[in-house]
Amino acid sequence: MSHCLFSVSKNEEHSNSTDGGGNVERNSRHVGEDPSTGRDGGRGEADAFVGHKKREKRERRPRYAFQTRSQVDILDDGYRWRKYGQKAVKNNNFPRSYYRCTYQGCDVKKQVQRLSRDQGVVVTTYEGTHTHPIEKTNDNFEHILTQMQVYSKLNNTSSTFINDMFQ
DNA sequence: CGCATTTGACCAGCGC
DNA sequence: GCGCTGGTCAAATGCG
Repeated sequence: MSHCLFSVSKNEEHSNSTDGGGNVERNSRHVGEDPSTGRDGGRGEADAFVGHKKREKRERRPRYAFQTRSQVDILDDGYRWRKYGQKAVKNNNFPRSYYRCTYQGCDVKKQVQRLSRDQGVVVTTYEGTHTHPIEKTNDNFEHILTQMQVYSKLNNTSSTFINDMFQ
């Protein structure tokens, strides 16, 4: 583990892969037989009568992506994460995991993706900011940050979001 | 018993 | 206009 930092280029979307296909995810299978329940569809819970406007399509939530070298996808950053989905992306032969903060009111989402090229490298993307203190003080977390390298920053003009995180 | 995790399916947005 | 990908939800199951 000597190589802690990596110099990531912007080749996040390149790889070969091409074609796409290949998978059989789309199996028909009888779906819900009772539409009246409004099941599936994910966000159908609100039905069409709610005055909601689709929850602001343009989420302005800050998104931070880091690349960490870890053998496990689950990095304990001190918060409790609940896995809510897993999907395989084309660019990566490995499936991407989606995690969400279990804290009520904390809509922070985290997505973990492993590089098909370097399975030793894990890309963790944090979306949103925690609105609650850390449950457990993970001293190791600080160590992780040392290995963590921000290679892509979307939204937010802050220079060091990490500073904000520790603040 | 409670919580966390897993799997499948559907939807939505975007590209061509 | 259709196809594809990515993303999220929902329910069920297992484990502590």
